[in-house]
Amino acid sequence: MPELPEAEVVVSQLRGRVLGAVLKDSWVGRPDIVRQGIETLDWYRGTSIITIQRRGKSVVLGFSRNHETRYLLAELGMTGLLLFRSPNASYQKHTHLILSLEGGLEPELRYWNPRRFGRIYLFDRTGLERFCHKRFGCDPLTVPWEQFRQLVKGRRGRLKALLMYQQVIAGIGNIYANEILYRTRLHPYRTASRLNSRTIRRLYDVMQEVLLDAIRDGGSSVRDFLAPNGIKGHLVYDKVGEPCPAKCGKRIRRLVGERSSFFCPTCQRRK
DNA sequence: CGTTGAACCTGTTTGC
DNA sequence: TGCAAACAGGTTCAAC
Repeated sequence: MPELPEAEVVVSQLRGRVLGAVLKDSWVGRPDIVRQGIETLDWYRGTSIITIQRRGKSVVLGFSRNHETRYLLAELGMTGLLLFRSPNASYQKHTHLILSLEGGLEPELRYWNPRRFGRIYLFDRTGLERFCHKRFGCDPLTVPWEQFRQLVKGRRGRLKALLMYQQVIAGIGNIYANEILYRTRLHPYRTASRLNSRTIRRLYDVMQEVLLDAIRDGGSSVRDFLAPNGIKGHLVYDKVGEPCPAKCGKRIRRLVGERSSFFCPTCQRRK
């Protein structure tokens, strides 16, 4: 369920429930999921959680002891979840890491990921920064307009591929890329560098609006999501054959090739 | 170097 | 109903 808005919702819930908690114990189910590079989880025992942040689609917890901080980065992949559980809750298949906590509002945090796309990484500060620098480009919510404009201008590939290219723009996945392009009325296969500045501006504004709306809704990139107000989370994703929400008369189509692209053939022209 | 598609896994949905 | 194929929110690596 994880793109930027979902990761943001995870982070805000973790902040409210376990920020400041002390790590009492940890359990690793799959060493191939929890990458213990230079760091090992042993060090983390007895430390307290002092920072909780999002990087791209990943969630990063900072653990500290005696002014030294180390980090745990959780990639959620396609199916990864961080879940609060009570210590006597039964073991659920595909649980790869359990953190026992004390002093927060939740006694246990579990990493559950059936499809196992996604890892847990342990880093010191420089390790974290090096990793993030290599993997994550700008954040779509905070990138300055001028930087975004230049970055789009400089890419000759497909617009949708650019939106999902984490090393350039970190946080947007297939669902939100589709929504952003639909709301901007741009075909997924338009060439990024050929957009004019006015169009890029529209893309920039819509991108932030779509992501912020989704965060406000508590994350919507799940199938059959329905916001409390009864409005569907997505306009086009997974809506093949349904009429275009703009009532242009055409039906939503799907392009297969990279990932599934859902779009309206009249509202989003390829040119 | 930039871009594209297949591979990685398991669970669920779709179609015969 | 039963079974197999198709498909799924992401990232990485090889091939062009």
